[in-house]
Amino acid sequence: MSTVKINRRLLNRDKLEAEIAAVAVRVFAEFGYEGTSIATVAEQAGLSKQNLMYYFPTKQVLYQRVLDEVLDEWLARMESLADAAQDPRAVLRAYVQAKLKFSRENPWASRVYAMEVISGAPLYGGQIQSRVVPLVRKDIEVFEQWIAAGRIAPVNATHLLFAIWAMTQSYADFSAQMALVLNRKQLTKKDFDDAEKVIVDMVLAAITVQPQLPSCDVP
Amino acid sequence: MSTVKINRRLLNRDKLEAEIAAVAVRVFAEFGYEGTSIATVAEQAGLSKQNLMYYFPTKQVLYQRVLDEVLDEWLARMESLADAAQDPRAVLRAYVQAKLKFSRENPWASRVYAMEVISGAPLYGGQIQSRVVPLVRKDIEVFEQWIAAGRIAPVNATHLLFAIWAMTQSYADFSAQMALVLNRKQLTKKDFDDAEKVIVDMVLAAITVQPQLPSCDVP
DNA sequence: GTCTATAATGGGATAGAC
DNA sequence: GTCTATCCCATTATAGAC
Repeated sequence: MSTVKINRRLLNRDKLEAEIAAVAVRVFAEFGYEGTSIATVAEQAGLSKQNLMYYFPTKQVLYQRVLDEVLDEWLARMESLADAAQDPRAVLRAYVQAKLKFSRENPWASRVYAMEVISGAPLYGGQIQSRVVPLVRKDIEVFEQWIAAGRIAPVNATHLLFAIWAMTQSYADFSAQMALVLNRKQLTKKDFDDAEKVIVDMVLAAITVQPQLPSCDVP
Repeated sequence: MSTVKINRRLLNRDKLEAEIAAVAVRVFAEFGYEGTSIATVAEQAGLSKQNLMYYFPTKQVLYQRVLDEVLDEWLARMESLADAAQDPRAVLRAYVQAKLKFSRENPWASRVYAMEVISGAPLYGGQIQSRVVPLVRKDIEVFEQWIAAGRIAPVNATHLLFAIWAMTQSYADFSAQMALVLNRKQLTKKDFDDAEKVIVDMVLAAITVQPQLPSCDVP
């Protein structure tokens, strides 16, 4: 019974920590690491500052936890490109869709990660090195296998991947500017659908074997 | 002679302010607005904190000045798309090149601007609304004139522009992550050339009239 | 685990001499 | 315009009662 009690407490603690982290990711995204005060996070989460610090002893610990969860969720969705056996066009379409979905559903996660990278990844470079880079390299290898097999055009796989990331992630990171251009308060589902079409078309055109004007003019 | 003195002083003052701003843009890019202390900027610029505050009475004034200069320089390079009369392909190639050049030469400017937008542009939304959005709208109109004239394929002009921005700007903003993937300390000129090729190919493919496999197989 | 109180630091900003 | 000195506040973090 004491074990039950302990388990319950642990469960509650995990749940509470997850809730705090879920609040914190929004605050970090809006104000940056230094601009975020733990008092603000605590208030938004409905507890006292000192109570929050019982769960997360320092601000850095909270921030690292937030980044860890961001990366976990991001990596969970990015496994789709792992299989070289599938149809390249279908895989890439799904990949773009998954990344856009992530931008739409987790804009704060994307923004916190973006700010960390823009700052030079001072606190998270190690994790990027050990968790992100290997996955990227694997994706690049898949591209290169496709190229070697003549299934897609010989593009620069690394930069194509960079391009896909940039295009999809920008719908989370730069949505404030996009909304101003589109004259809305925030982006709509239709905006994401429009984006998907443009991005998928560009990516598929990039891997299509004859991208240059073919000499079709048979006399 | 007193006028000469005054003019000299004004010149020196302008020059000194510009130097301070040039230092500040790097610090803001690295640490964000809140993470930047004016003492750090002053130290890097080689003067005392109090002396810096003689030229920039508050931190916000310094930040706004930095953003103003960033935007000035950015807008100065983005006029290239303004002329609908020119060849679309040449214009877009030049546009991508100009944006990549900016990312390579002014990475800190790009990063400061990016962080401001990611945070929701709390301090600069007004300027973006009044200075950036009109220019963007004009560029989109140029696209749409081209489409109406049948000179390029009927793409979604707004999202194509978003895509170009995202792809080119990411080489400044996310260079830390890219460098990790590419296993270098920092991006090289060749990396930017490779990027240019991939991006230009994608953009040109997107505006090419028959992006889908043409039925060339004349029997 | 949650509370009150408080230490300790850092940093923005001001005053005034020179 | 530049310097020394200082104020003031926000914020992180800790100590200890309950």
